[in-house]
Amino acid sequence: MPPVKLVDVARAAGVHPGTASRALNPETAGQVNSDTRRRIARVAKDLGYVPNTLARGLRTSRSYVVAMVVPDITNPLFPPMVRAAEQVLSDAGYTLVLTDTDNDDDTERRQLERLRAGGTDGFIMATARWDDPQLDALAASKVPTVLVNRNTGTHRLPYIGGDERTGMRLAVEHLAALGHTQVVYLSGPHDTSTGRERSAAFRAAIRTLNLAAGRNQVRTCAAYTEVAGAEVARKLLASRQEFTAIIAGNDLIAMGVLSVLAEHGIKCPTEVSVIGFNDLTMVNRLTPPLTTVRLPLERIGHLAARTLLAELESGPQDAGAIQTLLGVELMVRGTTAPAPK
Amino acid sequence: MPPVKLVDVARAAGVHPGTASRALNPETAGQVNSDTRRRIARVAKDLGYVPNTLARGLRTSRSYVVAMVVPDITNPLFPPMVRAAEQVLSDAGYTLVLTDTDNDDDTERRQLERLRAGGTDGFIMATARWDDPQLDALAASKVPTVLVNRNTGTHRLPYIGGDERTGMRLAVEHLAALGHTQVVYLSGPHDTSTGRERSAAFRAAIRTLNLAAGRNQVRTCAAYTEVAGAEVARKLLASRQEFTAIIAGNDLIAMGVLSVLAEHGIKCPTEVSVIGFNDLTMVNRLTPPLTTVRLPLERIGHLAARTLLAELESGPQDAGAIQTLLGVELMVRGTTAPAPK
DNA sequence: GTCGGGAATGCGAACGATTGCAGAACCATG
DNA sequence: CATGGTTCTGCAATCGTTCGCATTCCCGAC
Repeated sequence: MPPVKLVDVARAAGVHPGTASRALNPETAGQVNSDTRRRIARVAKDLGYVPNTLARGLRTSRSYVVAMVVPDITNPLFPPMVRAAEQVLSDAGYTLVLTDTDNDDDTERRQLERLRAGGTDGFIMATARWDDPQLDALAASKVPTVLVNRNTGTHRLPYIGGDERTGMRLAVEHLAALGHTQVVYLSGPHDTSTGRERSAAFRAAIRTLNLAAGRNQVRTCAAYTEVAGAEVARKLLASRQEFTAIIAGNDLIAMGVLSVLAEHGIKCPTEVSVIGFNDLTMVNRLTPPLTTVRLPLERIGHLAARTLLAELESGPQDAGAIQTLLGVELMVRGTTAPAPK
Repeated sequence: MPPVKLVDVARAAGVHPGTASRALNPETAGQVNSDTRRRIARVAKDLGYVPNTLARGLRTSRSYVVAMVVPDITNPLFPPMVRAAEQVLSDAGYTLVLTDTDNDDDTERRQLERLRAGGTDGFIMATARWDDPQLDALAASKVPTVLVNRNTGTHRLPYIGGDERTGMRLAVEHLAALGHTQVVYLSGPHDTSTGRERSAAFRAAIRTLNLAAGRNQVRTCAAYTEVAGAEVARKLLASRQEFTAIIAGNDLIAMGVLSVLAEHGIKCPTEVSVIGFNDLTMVNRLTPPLTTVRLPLERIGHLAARTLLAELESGPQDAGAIQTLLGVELMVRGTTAPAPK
């Protein structure tokens, strides 16, 4: 049984397809007599009519498809954002296609190409590098695009993220209040905005609070992963630099740190305090549970989708790209304690 | 600058659009003289022609879109499968759209409707209920569909999953070998295949191994969640039933169990052993790390995508739906120990 | 020289919806 | 009753490709 199309509805309702189209489209429903409109609506429902998106898209050159590009969906950071975005978009009649670039630039390029050719209406990008030609191209092509989680250096596209700066300040203040003066920051890579901004915020915070601010106060990890974190943690220990607390660029790095500390028989939190970033699911179940800065992932996903929708429906918003920073929260748990004497 | 279309290519190459279409389509390229074909290909490339997927889809009623439907992408069980499937599909030129049903039947129905109307070529469903009218409808509609993770009672569609039965046997044997005789199974809900099959496998296993097999040996949780697990665990403790080991329907239920045990001051694993199912990321980082049955999630995702592709390219495979069970592995970690005397 | 038979290409109708434009129907007013 | 103005609906073109069918062309065989 072939699917019922607009013509069928029109015939059944005794009107012209054009009229049926107008009646069923909220945008143009005003143009048709409310009686006929109701009749058409009834018939459409009875027949179980669902408009063919392809045909509509062909005519209107809109696909009602939004793509979300993430570096690795396996990273627990992303599912909540994806989920939230999907809900908003789907409520608005859009379909979300997900692509996982596997952290690979070439893959990303290919994917983007294909998606753009397919008439994707808009993009939510979670893969931004600080300096990202792909994104410049996207921005230039006028396809509505929203950045989440990571920003670009140029700030040329709307961005939704957590308030990194405040998060870092809260973390450092918490440690300072516990009496720590030697705090080391294990930063994420500097080709991401989070890497750069958290580092800058850290430096600002330790200066403000008059904590030790040596040259080695910030150390950079090669990636936002557990092994990269562990590696730098080992170097840190080997360097014999003095410290009583570590802030990690994200929770994965923090986990690397924790395992290296355990390896060396160093007690957390009594000897060394550790703070992470992101509040991944489950880090509250570690022993001890990780103190970390929680980012409002669902809200970011929601807002990103909303922002994109706004642009899709009514063209570029305001002047210039909007940078939205959502409030973060320090989750004080078991990995922070007063500084040892 | 409007995108270049087939007509433009055709004009530039001095041929009819139809010819250009044939030349560019590998399927039909044989029908056109190899000289002209090369010329057309050149022109197309020079002009940067990319076919309009919508128009093509409208005509051929193929969208090169595959939808993956999951109950909750936030559940760490799914990202690895999604990721694996996405890779395979994308390599084959397909696009993966992800929809999260939020465990809601109505949402799922609506989503499916929309996707089908949009001409989705195939489905990978991870939301199957044991008795699932949606899926019967899908099966009846002849849209290629593959089930993962959960099966339906009718086995009418291809299914890729872990070998539940063996996994359960391994778990029970492990406990038996440690001297446990009173093992309780906290099952997931019985409207899912995993719920039913793991329960059945559990019963079979304890009978085979001559363990205690009372009426209350299996208790059913309302959902595959931590709170549902905790709830039943509390009831179990209140019942004063004797047991020295618990197998949980999945890792989340196991975590609920663990926290209730801790609440009651019962030591795991010395007093009670616990085994989970799925081996979610991070459960190896709990204290103690969870002994659990690992499902080959990536392989499931891969194979599901491959199976679907095969059906998409060459119609229904073999006779009847293929049920594929992939090998599982018992990850022995810290939550199991010899039975207390 | 005609004819049969491929091979290669052109032609034009789909696919299913949207939409500018025109015409019909209707009402009220002068 | 004619006129002007709304309001509603019908008509047909259009979006960019694909594909069945018809046509043309060319070669070799009788």
